[in-house]
Amino acid sequence: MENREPDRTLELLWRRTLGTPQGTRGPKKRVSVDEVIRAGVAVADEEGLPAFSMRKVADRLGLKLMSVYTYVPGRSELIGLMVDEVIGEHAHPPLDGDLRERLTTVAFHMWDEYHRHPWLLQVESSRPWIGPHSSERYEWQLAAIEGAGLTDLEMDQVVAMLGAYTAGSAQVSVTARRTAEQSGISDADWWAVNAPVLERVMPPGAYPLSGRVGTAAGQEYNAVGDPDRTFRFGLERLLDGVEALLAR
Amino acid sequence: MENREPDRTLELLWRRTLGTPQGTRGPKKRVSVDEVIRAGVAVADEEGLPAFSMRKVADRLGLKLMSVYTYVPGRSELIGLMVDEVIGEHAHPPLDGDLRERLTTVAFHMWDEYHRHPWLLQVESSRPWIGPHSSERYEWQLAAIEGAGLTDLEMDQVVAMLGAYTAGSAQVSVTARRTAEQSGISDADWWAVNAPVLERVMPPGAYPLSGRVGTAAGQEYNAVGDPDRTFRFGLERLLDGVEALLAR
DNA sequence: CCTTAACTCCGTATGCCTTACGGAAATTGC
DNA sequence: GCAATTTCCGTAAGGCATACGGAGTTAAGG
Repeated sequence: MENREPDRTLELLWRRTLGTPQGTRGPKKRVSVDEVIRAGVAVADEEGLPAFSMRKVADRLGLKLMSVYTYVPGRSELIGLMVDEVIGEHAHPPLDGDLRERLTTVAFHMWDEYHRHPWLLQVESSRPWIGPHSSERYEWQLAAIEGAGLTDLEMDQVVAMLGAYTAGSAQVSVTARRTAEQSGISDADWWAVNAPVLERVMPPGAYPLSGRVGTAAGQEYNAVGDPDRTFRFGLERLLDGVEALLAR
Repeated sequence: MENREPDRTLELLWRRTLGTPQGTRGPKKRVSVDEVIRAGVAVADEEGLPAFSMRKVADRLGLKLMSVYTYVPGRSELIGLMVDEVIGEHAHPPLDGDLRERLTTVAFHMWDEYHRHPWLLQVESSRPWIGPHSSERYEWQLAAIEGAGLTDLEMDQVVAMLGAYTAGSAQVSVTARRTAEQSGISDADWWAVNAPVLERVMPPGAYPLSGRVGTAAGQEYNAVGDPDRTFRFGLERLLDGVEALLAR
């Protein structure tokens, strides 16, 4: 939450471009910063951010708890490093085709990323760290929309809109997936338990539209929802809106 | 995280419509479930969800820690009750005007709600509780779009899109506000500290578009960003997209 | 070669957190 | 007046981040 030792953390973030001038005294390091970060990513991938702890990172590295603090200033800084790490994990795909295709590429790249690393959605950095990969991400997003005839301000706003929509949609999708996996209770089971109580509790006819639409959606999806399909639908509408802006 | 005692929690959620048949033996309750929930909301409003603890709720009520557990099953269930509470806090505004105005009303209602209770964005309910106010919310959202000529499925998808975009945008806005308030470090201060390091660290000319667009946006906003304005911009695009769907 | 500075590793302690368990005391139904 | 029920809460177990300081390791500098 706090931003402790900003200089040191920035140096860690940019350790690749910055030639890290190391004092070489003292015992050899048993691991590297990269290994610490990768171990952190592994823990977060497997257990999510709430269960992510410095002890688990240490265990995975064969270190004792407090040794981890010689590599990174603390938990929240390590998470910041993990974020930039996974943003750089997959190269940004080339931006081909027209504007619509390019923005679709951008949106799905982030969509997939959120599904590979759902804990990204749980990170609440008070002040997000500026790392090499997050910088490159923004540049790439702008490149997708450069030359379409928008002002610089509009370009920034379109990128923000796409990011907000994708994150909000991924939140729903990822939560649904996590629930299905970890609780071991399927949608059907859950409804079987809750429906009797809800029928007893809901005033009959109180929610007519919800009943009609919920039934239609449920039949079409064969489930309570279909986050992927819903994301695609909204993305098409959103891109229609961007094209309307260009046609003005 | 877990959904303990689903029946009991559902009964608590629907306590208003359900006449709670109470056994009256034993010592008098010193507070009510509503007071517990309101105390929880107050704590979360002031300190955010990570700092939200059962002990602070107890202190605020003049109870000792463990007594709170006689009112609600546990922390996560209390948070579920708090969510439905704040959704019902302000009546849903009437839906006047054309489709565009009605959807704008819906979006801004949720936008304001997220700013009143930023912790809503930090809630990660594995399986969201179905309460009276969240049920009414969905019904109201559907009413905003009913009669526009969309299929039931499309209605559900438009509501989902609006919710995802609003939540994603509010996440940015609320994070920016929290950072400014709690860290005591302004945008300007933060840049003053970080700019030297970043200049040393970023390959010059590596991010040409980011530089150009970031400068333009910074001058226009007089800040790093203007979440409110960005939200409005994206909302207009999104609504253009919905109207394009209707005109098909 | 030897001193010493710098560095890693980590034990310990502090102070948070949730929640299981069980006891004491209060209140009412019978 | 007795028993069933319920509230309040003390205690303890098991988790967490991290401040602090000590022990031992390595290389630089004299």
